[in-house]
Amino acid sequence: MRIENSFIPVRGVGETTERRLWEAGVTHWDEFDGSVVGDTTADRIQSFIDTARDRLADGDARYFGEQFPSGEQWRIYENFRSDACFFDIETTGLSQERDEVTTVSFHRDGETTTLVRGDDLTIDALRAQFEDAAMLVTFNGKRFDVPFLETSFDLSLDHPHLDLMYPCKQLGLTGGLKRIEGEVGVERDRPDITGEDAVRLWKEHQRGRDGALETLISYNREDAVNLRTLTDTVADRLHDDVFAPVAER
DNA sequence: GGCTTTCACCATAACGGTGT
DNA sequence: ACACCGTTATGGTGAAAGCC
Repeated sequence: MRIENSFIPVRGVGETTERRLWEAGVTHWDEFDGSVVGDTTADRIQSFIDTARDRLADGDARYFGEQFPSGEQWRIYENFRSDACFFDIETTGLSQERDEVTTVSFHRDGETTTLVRGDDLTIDALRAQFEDAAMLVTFNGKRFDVPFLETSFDLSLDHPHLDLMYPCKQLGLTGGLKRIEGEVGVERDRPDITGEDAVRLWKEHQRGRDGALETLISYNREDAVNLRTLTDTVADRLHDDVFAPVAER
């Protein structure tokens, strides 16, 4: 499912009308000819398509982030996947006020980077990572990772943000990232390590234990990398649920 | 044009669920 | 235990579409 299959951002078009369009064979902007809906809605659809074509040609992810309701942000993914920034943070605890960010891992177009507190985890390094990202992808990042980073650093993240927790719930996948990975068959090197262990590993590293930091980093990287695999799975499944049954014969 | 049905959308409230 | 976004449920409102 790509952005060009979508009509849901148009005022007056909801789930039902979009489905009617798809069923009539209008599964792509190119197929729209003003039929199926009434005059008013047809005009609105046409003007949306005109603008959206330009925005898409410009690679304007932010525009589409605003156009799609939060529950439909996953539809943006296919178009912007190569500039999607998957990321995950580790901290010394759950409190944004008392605790600190220890590591941040980014996965972007197949490349993974980890920033470490006391070394290269700086506001400039963070800005550089987020600067040209089309969209953010996290798990529960709307309530944890993003606000935590914004509180800890002088940073404001207003990218389109796909928080996988909600689409996962929609698909009946719950119980946290690790559990969901297990359910959909994503492999992990160290399935025994949890977020709590990340806290412990950082403390051990500070006390000078050999290898603690390496373990923490590899755990953090795996979180970020696995987000990409999970996103592909989730996007496929939602496509199969929402679009495929209607649009394909 | 007048009428009816369908649909989108808004407001509100209660609840579920996950991060380290 | 905490914070809190998004979903769900509910009810109401008004616009659009299609029929005659």
